[in-house]
Amino acid sequence: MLPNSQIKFSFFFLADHFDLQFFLPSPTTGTFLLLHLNYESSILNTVIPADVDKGSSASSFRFKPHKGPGPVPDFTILENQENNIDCQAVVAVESSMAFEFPFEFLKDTTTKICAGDSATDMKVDVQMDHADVASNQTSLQMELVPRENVGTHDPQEEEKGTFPARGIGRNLEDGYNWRKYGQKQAKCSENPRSYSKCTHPYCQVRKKIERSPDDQIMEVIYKGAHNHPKPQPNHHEGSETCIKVEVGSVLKNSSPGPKDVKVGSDRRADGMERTSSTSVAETSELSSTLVSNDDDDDRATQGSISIGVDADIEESEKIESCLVETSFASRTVHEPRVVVQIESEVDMLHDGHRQSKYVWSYYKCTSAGCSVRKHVERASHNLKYVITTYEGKHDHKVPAARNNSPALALTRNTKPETQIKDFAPGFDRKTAFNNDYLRPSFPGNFSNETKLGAASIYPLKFPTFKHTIPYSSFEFNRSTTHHSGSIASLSQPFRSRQPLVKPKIEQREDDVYDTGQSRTDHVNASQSSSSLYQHITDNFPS
DNA sequence: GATGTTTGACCCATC
DNA sequence: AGATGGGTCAAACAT
Ligand SMILES: [Zn+2]
Repeated sequence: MLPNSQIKFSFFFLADHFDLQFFLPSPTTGTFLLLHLNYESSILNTVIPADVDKGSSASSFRFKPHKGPGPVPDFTILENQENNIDCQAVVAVESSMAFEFPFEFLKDTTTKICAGDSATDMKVDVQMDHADVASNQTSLQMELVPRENVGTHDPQEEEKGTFPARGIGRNLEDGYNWRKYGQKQAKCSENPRSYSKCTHPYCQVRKKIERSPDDQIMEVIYKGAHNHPKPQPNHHEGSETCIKVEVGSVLKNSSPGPKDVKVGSDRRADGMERTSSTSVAETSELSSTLVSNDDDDDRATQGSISIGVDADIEESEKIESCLVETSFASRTVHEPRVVVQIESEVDMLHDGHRQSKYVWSYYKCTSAGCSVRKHVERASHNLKYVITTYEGKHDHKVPAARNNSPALALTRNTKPETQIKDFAPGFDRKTAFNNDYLRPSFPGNFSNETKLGAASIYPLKFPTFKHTIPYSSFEFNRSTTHHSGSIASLSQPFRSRQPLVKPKIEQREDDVYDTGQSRTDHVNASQSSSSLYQHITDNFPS
């Protein structure tokens, strides 16, 4: 990433029952940002491949308040004072957020952030520990601690809604104003697509919404980037009531039925309606891609949301993470499937050579009895894309450590083992680390071992790449030959099916054939896809 | 009148 | 070259 380049993204959280996890890249080895949010059983993950790897001096992390009346705090992470990864944290709460920004990311810094003045009454604790800049090891710990009266959440209210058994929801608010300019009945899908433009003058952003016949939003695709801030609400309810959502959606539907939990920019007085929304960050160059997965009888459609990088970035340095959301209303399926498409050119650029793109990998959730599988492969239609396909829905909950933690602390330090032990006693990280991913047959710099703990609720084990980063609790010493660690606290063990040292899961013939595809792509795809998978599968009927 | 939606026509890329 | 499908335009319509 070039100096002054930016990655902007946003996330939200609700006023109660959430935890937030925020992963920052190592100043020198970090290439990813990870945001993880958990609203009860809903998960929002946002993973940004930042590729901020410039390997040099200490970095600083700056949080800054959002301009304008809207409760939209955002924070900026400065890398070497130049590479500016602007993370816009959008808060989906019914009250203002007063983040005490900015602050410097300093060694052993502990910063507390208090959010909410009334309605939400929520306290946000942010602890940041910069263990050792010199050794490229950083730790950021953010805790969002709900205050006593956990807020405005009313279960009954939630019941009132029309929660979609499938799909994203009926409302899609992202804070921008849109004008519909067309509608089409796509051939490959039963669902009509509507086309909308941003109504802001000179803004070329468009979005395509695919809805099911029963009006459920099945897919949203954004194209372009807004060249303006979000319009301010015309009215204010209470203290700066505003909800905004960007990049990702959270869906909650632990019990399928007529409920509608939405996340987004609904500003109803009752403050209980949540709209699900996805939108691109405010970067100058974003694109979204629609890919089709209509192989055979599968009618799954895929949309994608790009998390782009600022235009300042050289073309060759651009990273696009295309998240593909798929709903399954029209799919005659046995298993739900989530397809995530990632486009990343970075690895190709940094490696000096292109990796084979005709390989794939299979993974399987290691939870006993869980049949969820994951498949990573290059998109046949465009080798730039890596498509991760999840099949099935986890029949188990997220790790107990995660659920039991009201304010899950996120750490990235030099003691991954300790954390693993603390948060996920059952996770055999050692096994994971010593698996075949590290086998020398990998053509690239596959000395890393990354588990998707951070990004995925159901983390998978991944081979990593030199330029992809350990983005969770890892060893971050870039000079070492490998990085290891995991965010076991977030994870359920998810391992490659084949290379297990101690396979406890019966293996199939179609297991794992990782023959050396870009590690970066794998990781990227896995991180983003995992989160999206979680979003979507949360909505699946049990 | 302003703004947004609907809907058939049109353009263009792909096969 | 023609068929097909996705995306967009723009007139008509609605609010
Ligand atoms: Zn716009």
